[in-house]
Amino acid sequence: MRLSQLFTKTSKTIPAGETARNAQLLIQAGFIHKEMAGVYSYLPLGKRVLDNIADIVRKEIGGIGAVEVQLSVLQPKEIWEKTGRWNDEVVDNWFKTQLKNGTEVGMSLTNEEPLANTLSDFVNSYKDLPTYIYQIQNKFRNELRAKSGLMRGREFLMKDLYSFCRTQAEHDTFYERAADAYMKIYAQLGIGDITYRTYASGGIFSKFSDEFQTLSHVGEDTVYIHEGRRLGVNREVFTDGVLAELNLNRDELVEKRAVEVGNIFSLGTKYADALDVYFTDEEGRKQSIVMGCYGLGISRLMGLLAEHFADERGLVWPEAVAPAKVYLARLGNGPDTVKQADELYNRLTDAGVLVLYDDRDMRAGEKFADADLIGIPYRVVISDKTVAAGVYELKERRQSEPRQLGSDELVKALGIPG
RNA sequence: CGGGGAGUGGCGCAGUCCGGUAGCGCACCGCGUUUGGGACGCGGGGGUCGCAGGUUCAAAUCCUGUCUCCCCGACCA
Repeated sequence: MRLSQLFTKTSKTIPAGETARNAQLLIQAGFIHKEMAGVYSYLPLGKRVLDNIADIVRKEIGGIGAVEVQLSVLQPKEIWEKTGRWNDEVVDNWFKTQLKNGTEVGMSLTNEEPLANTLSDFVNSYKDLPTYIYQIQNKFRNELRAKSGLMRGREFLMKDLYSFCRTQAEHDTFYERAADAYMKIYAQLGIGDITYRTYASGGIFSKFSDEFQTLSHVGEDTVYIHEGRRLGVNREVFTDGVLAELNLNRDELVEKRAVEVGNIFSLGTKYADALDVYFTDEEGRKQSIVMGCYGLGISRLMGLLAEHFADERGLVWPEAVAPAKVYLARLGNGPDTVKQADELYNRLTDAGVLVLYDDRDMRAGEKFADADLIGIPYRVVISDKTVAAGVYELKERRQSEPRQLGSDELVKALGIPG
């Protein structure tokens, strides 16, 4: 992507009306635009980060046998009435609206009911199960108070996975595989070492649910971490009884603030039963389906990563999610300089490397400041000086001093084949 | 929803207490000089001061209502 063709700009000033560091940085660097409290649009750079996170999620969730769908955002109230969740006193953060004829509809905040209902068209036999279905979809929750930038929005991007199993044992096996996949995802995002599987309240279906909590000073949750066992206990279930049950000693736990980056639940048979979705077993008997649901906030993760991977000059994206791998800054307009910069841009692009090519007619300081703010992992400078000296200049975002490299060394340093 | 703070060119702010018809920095446009860490000079364009009422000869400024944003708390399938 050539920056001369990118409509967004960075700003020298931190936006007023945002105190959350993630929102300040992402707005200042032009990744997102605030539409209203808790609602953000994703601009070209932000969209890339979001897609990169989503792709990592797709790979891991697909890897445990789930298939992707795209469910509707508008949902009929009848389905939700079957499980009692249309009632505002049961679920108080619905966005509801009406069709022209007065029919009420809700906007997707989760999808157990519509997906189970959809499945009833296809699942009849034990041979049809188990099945695992997920999607990456915007969710709408009418939060009383949105806050902390991308961390708690009213519209946000979430991966939601649902499992449909024949027995509790079959469910339990998949549940653990899902938990493992979650930890793989966090590891690839660079937060594996500060993310803990955490016991949390399970609702009415099971004693506990499992949250995935990433330690952060901006976290909304208080958790108690056992480093040796790599697990946490959410304050909401932090009682002597629970500790005894989990064989945990208060003295070994450390209180921390954390961000909930995932939450997985065992749902039992309640939803499928309520929606009249059953299967016939080997003996010809009607059986209930055991469900599980598995949420993971994509946009919240983007906010968390922005918050966590940043310094005083701006964002410092992990390579796995960065909007580009290389920031190519061209300094000067000498014909040889332009030619060499264009050539490197094309070569990297052809090799499948995403490059932000700063081909704008601006001063070096501005380009360097933008490169730092946007937080691309590698910065390559091509200037009249480097061309004359026959070298390329490479600097990693995390480092302060650049290196002078020859063409082959540069390609090697960037990990490009050939 | 309770408490606190804030809405003034695209962005960040001053002006409000003490009413007199809006200013600064950045950004933007033109010319010139610059050119490796956010350059400089000169000249420009752009704002019914969130909105609606009210008081007054006169309102960004005073009064009332209302909307929005931020923070703390509560809440959070």
